[in-house]
Amino acid sequence: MRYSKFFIPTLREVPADAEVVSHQLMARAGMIKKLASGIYSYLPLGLIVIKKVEQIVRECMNEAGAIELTMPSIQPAELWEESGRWDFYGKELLRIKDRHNRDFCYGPTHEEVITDIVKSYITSYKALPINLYQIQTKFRDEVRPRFGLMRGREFVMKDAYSFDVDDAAANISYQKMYDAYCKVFERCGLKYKTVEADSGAIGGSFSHEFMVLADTGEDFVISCDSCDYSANVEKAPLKNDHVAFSGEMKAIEDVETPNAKTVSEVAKILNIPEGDILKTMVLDVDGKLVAICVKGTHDVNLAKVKNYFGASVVDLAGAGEVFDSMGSPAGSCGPVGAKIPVYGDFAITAMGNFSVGANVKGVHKINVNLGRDFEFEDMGDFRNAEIGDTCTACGGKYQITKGIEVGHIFKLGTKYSESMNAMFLDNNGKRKPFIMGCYGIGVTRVVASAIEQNHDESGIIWPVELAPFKISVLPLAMKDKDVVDAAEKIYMDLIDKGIEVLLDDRDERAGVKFKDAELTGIPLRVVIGKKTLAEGKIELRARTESEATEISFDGCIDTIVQKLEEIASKA
RNA sequence: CGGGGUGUAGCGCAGGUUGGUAGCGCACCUGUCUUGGGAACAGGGGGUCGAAGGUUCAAAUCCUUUCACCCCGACCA
Repeated sequence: MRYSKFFIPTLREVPADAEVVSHQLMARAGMIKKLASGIYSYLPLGLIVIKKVEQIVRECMNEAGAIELTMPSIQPAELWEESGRWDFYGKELLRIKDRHNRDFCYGPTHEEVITDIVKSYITSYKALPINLYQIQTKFRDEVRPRFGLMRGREFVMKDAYSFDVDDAAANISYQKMYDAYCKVFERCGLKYKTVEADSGAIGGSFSHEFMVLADTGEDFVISCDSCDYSANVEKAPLKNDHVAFSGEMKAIEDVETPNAKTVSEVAKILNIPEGDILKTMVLDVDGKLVAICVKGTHDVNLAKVKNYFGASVVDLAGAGEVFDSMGSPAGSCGPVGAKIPVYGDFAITAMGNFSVGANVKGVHKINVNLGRDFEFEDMGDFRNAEIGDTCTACGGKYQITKGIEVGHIFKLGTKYSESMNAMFLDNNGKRKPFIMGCYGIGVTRVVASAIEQNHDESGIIWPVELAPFKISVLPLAMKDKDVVDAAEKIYMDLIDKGIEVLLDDRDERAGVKFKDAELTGIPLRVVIGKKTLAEGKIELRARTESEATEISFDGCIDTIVQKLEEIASKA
């Protein structure tokens, strides 16, 4: 490609609304332009990179036996009503009406559509297993879109869906996707981790997330310092290894805590550590109110609560419900004398003479003790794991790192096939629901996270597989015929070799060409200058290197190609 | 949805309190000169000051309404 015939509108300054590096650099490198909050145009350079990722994904999917198709982005409400998600999915689902006032939505995911397709055509076990996928634009009306392509509302996603005859077969399909995903992210040159995850709103029995490790990530990844266990913080289990409190129990007392609403406020008023306070949360578990207690410094994990009760929806109770059930506002709730079932986190076992809300506004009880003053209905693992917690697998210590979720695979089971009546006949002629799995990769998010992981002060440093161009050829004197001729020759020769090259044929000063080549992150730079060329030499410099090496112009193509291979193999 | 902030040239910003002909840097156009790290000089083009309404002789500036965008939080009691 000739720069002068292409469109790469680079920006010298950082756009005011770009917060994270990937967003800033994509905007500055002329890859994307924002149209509305969370909605971006993909400019030519950005599109090339997106297509690179798509192609890698496509190759890995096909290799794993998945078959590509494309489903509509607009979906009728009826399908979503059938699966029960029209009411359940919430505001993230962008709902629209057509001219006949019929309800539609812009698809945030395609379980319904694919299930509808498969149930229409596949009626026999003989046609299974099958795995269908698409690469397509999705829309999720995020509460707070941010960070450019990292959390956009419109984004490109690869979604695959597998259908199997039974559980064992479904596990094989799942494993194939797991392996394929590893290949995808390795080829993209990303440092990533797979973690056990909670299946969340999509549902299903188990799932894994693929996390790109980066400080700007919005997810917390728990990993063990001595074994290879890792999980999303929502999932990571905790041991009940607490030694019961055995100190002297002091006399229980009521104390005034006016206006205190949070643990830290109570701690300040009572002049005690937050760890000596019991936090009581009133939750709505499938319509029933339940109180969950955790140590003041811990956080309740709703996913764990949900799993403990086998519930489908767990939410915080509203202020009114809290008052009606506990007799006080949320900030003064406690387990002593509570009229709803109270459950406690394991870690409370070790606490003694702690403080709890008195279920009277502005009053707390101090020197409360489990067993003497109240009992839990049951105790369990109800909190988020924290740094230093004990790994249940090996006894090592948990650590926390931040990650960007770029892939998520779910074993769905029969959630959709049952609700949508998607059945096949097995080898005994019996009707059975398909065992499903679904598998997503955020293509545009992969691009953003690749930049988060690979950049410096000057700009992007593309992993070779994702680079929009592998080599930039910079003739530094466009009015010098020798320089231009030499550059042209190198350019044409590299194209003949099938290499993606960008020839910067603009009549710009050297500095401008250098800056743009660095900003756009092209892995290898070939510089043709007047003086060096007069000595029969040109310069070569990898994007990751700080020094250029001079090579002889004669026979330079082989040297350049060799250098490129060297860079590619290092990744 | 709650709190905070910002909308002025393609981009980054000043001006606003004290109403009086809309400015700076970058980018863009013309010319000279330059050519290995975002050159210099000279000249030039480009704005319904987010939108609507109001106050006033006069509004980017004051008042009201509204829209958009950004940040923090959005369930942790």
